[in-house]
Amino acid sequence: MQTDTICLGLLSTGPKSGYEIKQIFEGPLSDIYSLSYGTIYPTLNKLMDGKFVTCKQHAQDKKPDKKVYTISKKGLILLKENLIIDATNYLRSGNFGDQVKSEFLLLILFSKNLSHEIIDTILSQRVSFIKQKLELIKYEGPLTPELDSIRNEKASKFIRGLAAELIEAGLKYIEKNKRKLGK
Amino acid sequence: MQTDTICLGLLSTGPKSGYEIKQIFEGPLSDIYSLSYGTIYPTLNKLMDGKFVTCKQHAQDKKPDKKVYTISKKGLILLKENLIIDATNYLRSGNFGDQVKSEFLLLILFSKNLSHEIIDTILSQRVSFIKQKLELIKYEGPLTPELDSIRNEKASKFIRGLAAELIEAGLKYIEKNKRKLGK
DNA sequence: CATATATATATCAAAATGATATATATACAG
DNA sequence: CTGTATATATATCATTTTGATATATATATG
Repeated sequence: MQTDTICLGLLSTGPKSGYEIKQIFEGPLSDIYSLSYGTIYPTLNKLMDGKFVTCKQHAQDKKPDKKVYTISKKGLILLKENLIIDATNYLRSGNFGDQVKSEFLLLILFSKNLSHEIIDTILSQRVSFIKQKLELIKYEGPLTPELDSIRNEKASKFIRGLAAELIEAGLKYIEKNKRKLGK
Repeated sequence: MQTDTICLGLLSTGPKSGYEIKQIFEGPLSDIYSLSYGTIYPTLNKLMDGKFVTCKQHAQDKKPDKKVYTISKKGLILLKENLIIDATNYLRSGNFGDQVKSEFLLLILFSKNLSHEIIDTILSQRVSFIKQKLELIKYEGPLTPELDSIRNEKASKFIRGLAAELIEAGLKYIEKNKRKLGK
């Protein structure tokens, strides 16, 4: 999916700054996608050039202006067009595999070349990290308005529920099978 | 983790060609990592320059020579050094999150902008894709020797088991909750 | 007999990352 | 009270990676 479409998709749930978009990828979306500043800012500028978004600069005393982007009518049309194209290609491709890059699993895969102490440490830190992550996902308390607009979407709830199930399944598996990795 | 380390790690389970390394990312490792030809071939050449691998060219009548790379003693030393550095950085970073890019979940996230027919198709195709994937993972029959050397590693079995659990959990969740995505 | 897929390496424009720069406010430990 | 770390906020850019394409042939399939 093009970066344009992704940014428009996120803006379709409410106006956001580039920084806030990045925050969404670090927070609620961290399990399913990510984009770096180097991609987000140029994309927002490109969307401005094409008038797919409008921008309000909020002057902030002695801090850089906060540029809040709002999706335009033209942008909403482009978003829907792009999503239909993407969905059609996706369905045609027959490839529903996600692109995953797991540093953790690579280290485990090559663990023959690592000491048992290091492997044990990696596994136990992984377990505590996952537990933290689960708590974060299940957190229902107050958030910033921008993050909240994403969190309360029906689709967003579906995805968060899925992520929680997957993380829980992974946790159980590691706790049950970690002994198998030792000598 | 550097591409060098990943290629060396894979070669540490037995000699392989660039094409075979790619096959591993398309097959047994498709759930946890991927590298493109544009990365694999230059990396193997770089490893050759540094004498971290040796190469035997198998002349094949009217096909391009098959270049089979074998990890050298120097390469094995580098691999272990790099893995310890990676593991240490990984443990220090405290970030055990995997980098995931899911076209499927993005489409679901933005599904408000798609028709119910398309969403239904995406969901049902996803389910059949996942079922296929599960069968493939659980397949224990004969393979090419190169893929087999990866499959029979203790760590590899651990990872395959984990992948199977995750895929199964995802399948159950979608089948149970797909109605929630409708209007 | 045409077409698609598999084997096999290589290259490259376009895209993305990861790091760094800039500037300031706030919190927190020593 | 002062240094250090973290958070807010945008921007840029060298390096890396992708995804596509080129090349060449064998085999399977309709």
